[in-house]
Amino acid sequence: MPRPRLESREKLLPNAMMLFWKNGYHATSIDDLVKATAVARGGIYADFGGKAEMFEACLDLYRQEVAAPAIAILNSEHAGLDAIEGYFYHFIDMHRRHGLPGPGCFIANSMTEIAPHEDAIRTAVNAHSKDLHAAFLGALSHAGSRSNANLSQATLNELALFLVTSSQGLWSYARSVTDISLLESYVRSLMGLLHSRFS
Amino acid sequence: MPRPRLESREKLLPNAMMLFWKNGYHATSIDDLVKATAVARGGIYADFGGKAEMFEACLDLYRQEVAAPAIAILNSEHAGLDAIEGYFYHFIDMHRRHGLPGPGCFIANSMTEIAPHEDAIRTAVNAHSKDLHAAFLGALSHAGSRSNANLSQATLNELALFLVTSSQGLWSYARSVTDISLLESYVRSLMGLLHSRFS
DNA sequence: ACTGTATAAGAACGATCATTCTATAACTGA
DNA sequence: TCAGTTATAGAATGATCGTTCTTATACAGT
Repeated sequence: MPRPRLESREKLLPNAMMLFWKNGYHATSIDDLVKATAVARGGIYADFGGKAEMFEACLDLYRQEVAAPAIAILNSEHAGLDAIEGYFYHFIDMHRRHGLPGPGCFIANSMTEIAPHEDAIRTAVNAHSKDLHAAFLGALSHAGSRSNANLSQATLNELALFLVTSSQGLWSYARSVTDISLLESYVRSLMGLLHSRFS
Repeated sequence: MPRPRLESREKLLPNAMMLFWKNGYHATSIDDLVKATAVARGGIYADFGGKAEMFEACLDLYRQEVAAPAIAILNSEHAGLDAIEGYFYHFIDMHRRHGLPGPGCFIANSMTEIAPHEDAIRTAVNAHSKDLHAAFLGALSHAGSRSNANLSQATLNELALFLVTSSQGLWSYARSVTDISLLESYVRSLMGLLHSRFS
């Protein structure tokens, strides 16, 4: 009946993000969020307006707290093919800690569940794809300028787009398999293909 | 009040499959299914037992009617890299007819929405991945035996696994973008990488 | 110490969910 | 022609959904 008055409000978004990430939008109820966050029902509506707006806020938080640090690996000064490999292992290591089937990528999950039906989510998802594309393109350009392959800017651009698309499959896959070596195999093959293309 | 008594029961599964495919499991209600199929509420429970079982039946139908014909492209007698390209364009052409954002692949959608939480769905999804892997491996093996690259069986096997994983990303992507050329670009890049690896 | 604000707990609401049941009528086989 | 079967339309049910509202209380500012 009273109120413990701890700083639970601060944990609202991170905890809600985890639930939406693992279970998706429709399978996560307000009750689930209340139980997991120790925040009152009303607080959710006072702070966000509703479930849909809260989901958007969680997606934004994911982009800032989870996706951005990973993309930063690709944006580091002398990033090349090694940085691309590092980007993938960054996520795979997360799934090694979590166990499989894992949560995958919140953005990739939203891409299939919500993006076709909600403009705001599709916009956020596509904005992330654009960021990721630019980061891949930077790393590929560095790798290209160091190689003898003489790949055109158009080819590098398409390769970056390919990496954006292809990597979504890895995160989908992480939600259905139980063997982490299947994820590692993906990266080995991808790097083999890239090295073959850049030499 | 009466009963038109047409052969609507036959269209139950195909129509239900379309709804689950486009909107996913949780966003499709029994009411939606009843309206779209002109089948009585009770009929669904008499024939399948419930929503979850019906979803499984729809997924099986998709594997038979949609996935299997596509995989057959890869399993044709002299399938090589061209057949792999044909497999991808088979799905892309479907999205060209449908328009974007499109439905993607029912199996890929289920992989992210349901597979982590339902064993039966995860089993079906993984069985499809196994079929697809075998088909890719066959086509890659044919291509390998015709090339000078001398790729090992282990490398071909890993490449096939890569194609299975990577292709899931294309179907996710088809649900969030509005420009079909982004999907075509993926295939161009992938084929460029494969040709570079096999020469 | 008092007042006002913010937030907790949780009851209440109408809508919708999956599921079951009932009553009616079209078909089947005799 | 007349059961018996089968599938219909749709009401009914209880659970759960997202959302709102009420009440009590912990805190900040004075």
